[in-house]
Amino acid sequence: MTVRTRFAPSPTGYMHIGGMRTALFNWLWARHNQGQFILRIDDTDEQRNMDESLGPILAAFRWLGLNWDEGPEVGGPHGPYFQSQRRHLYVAALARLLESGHAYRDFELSADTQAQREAAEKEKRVYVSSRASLSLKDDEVAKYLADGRPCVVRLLIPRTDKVVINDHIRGTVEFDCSLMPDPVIARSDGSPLYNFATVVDDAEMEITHVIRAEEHLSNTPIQILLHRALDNRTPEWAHVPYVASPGSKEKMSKRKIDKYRTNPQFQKLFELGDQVLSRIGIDPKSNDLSPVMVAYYQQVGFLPAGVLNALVRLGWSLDDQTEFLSHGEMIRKFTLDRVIQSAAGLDPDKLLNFQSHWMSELPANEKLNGCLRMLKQAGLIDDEDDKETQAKVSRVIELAADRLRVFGDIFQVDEFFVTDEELRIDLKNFQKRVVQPENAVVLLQDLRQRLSDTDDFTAVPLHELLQSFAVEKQVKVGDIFPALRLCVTGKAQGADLFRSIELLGKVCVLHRLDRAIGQAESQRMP
RNA sequence: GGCCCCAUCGUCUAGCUAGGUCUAGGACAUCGGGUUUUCAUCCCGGUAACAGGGGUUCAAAUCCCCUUGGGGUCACCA
Repeated sequence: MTVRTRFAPSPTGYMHIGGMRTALFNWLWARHNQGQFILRIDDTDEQRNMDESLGPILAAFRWLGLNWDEGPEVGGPHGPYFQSQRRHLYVAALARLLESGHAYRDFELSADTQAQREAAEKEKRVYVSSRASLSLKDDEVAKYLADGRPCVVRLLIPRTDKVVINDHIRGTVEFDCSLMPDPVIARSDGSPLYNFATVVDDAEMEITHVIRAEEHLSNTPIQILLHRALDNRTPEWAHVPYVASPGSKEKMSKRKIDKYRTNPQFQKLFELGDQVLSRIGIDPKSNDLSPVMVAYYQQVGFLPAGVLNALVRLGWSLDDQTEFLSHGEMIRKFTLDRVIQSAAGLDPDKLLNFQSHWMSELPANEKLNGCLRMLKQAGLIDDEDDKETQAKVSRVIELAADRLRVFGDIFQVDEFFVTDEELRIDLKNFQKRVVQPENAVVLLQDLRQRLSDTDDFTAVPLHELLQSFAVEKQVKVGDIFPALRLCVTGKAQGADLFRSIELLGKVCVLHRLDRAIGQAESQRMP
């Protein structure tokens, strides 16, 4: 039997990073077994704007390269793939359940049900349904129905049973039916509830493995009972732990972003994100985009390979040493029995480390494209198709080397893209290395002249020139190099100084030196 | 509160199914040293964990029980 897995998101307008990992496990299991991965949209409560709410979810799947064999936009033999359009299936299944006596119409007022529940709680007893409606005679039911009395449909729980779940990840888990109230499976308007619709769809779509977050574990006995009542072949189960926020065991949540901002383990990620997002015109404090969402990583310029690698290693491992896995390796090696049982916190440090690795593996042209897009968004280049621009960006990327972990890191070397006037100087270090030292300005003036006289403005000769200049002036290179760097790049540290100077070009370097010297002089004035 | 799940370095994890080879391995982070004009990279090295208590056993991180702690879930939400 071919393996069929599914991911059934509710269209909420964003893709949760934890949900993405659950989806990844589903996808991986299907691909590993040459099976199918299905996307089904759980929109049982009516949706406002489907494009807006579903778009980001599909975009996240596309970005990470998780293709679906059946679902929205691609269709398939078990469509439609929107639960809101599958009403007829639920209606039919509901009729069967009513017919077979596995479910019953409950006319009890919800206020009464509620009161019983509260009373039970007060007396510390387990609440189970009163089942008062079960003693109604057929003609009474018919009359109530004719009168239009509202009722819900409940599944009749076999109270003497136990449900045993054989979970791929949890092992054997038992639930005692005598403790379970009869769950509502259809509202008074006839619409299905989650547990019911899911069961009908999983069966109709021939899902073989239900791989989902562990918070659904307590729904599972109800779903198993429903499958039995419907005479379905019950799928296999695998409840994966949820993704916790860094350094905690709490489920990561969109509503807790402000709390995460103060979390030291999250710090580095937020710093990187804030810096990049503000650069491309997104307000990082608005929380419309946050590390809880997949889109955040895309915007900041993370690589799909890095995000995927981080997600797959969260709660799953191949052995005692494999860390890096490509798409293909993941598919080949992934198995459910190696998924861990406990919740795992997302580790921003490790995520960044995976980024570095996959960025270093990335072909030059893809690096270029990623950076071009970033620079374009920030307005630092005009035309990303321009050959000259591309050549320049390529050289900057080469120069930045492994400093580039995500595409957004290209802004760390913005000195190559801003105008001389826009160049922002690290004032604290400028004070320390240029303004305060007695002879710095004089030296720089002298150096400026030498540079001006040089025709060969390439790295090696420039290095030699600077070296001999230091010897001649009897100063340490440690005094002159940083000062020069500050003047022409605005930064205290960065890529190779001489190659940077070469790339900036003579005109720019001289101009920036002039400006900096002037600035230093004016600051030295008493 | 009921039910259910979980528990190894700061973090992600290996080891647990079939107890000994575990003075508990790897990775990230961190600290120290080396390379480098700076930063980053790279190389070398260090610190660092079986939640606690009882059993079972010649032997327990591994099996059993209890405690503690953490988490999930208890809707006419998904």
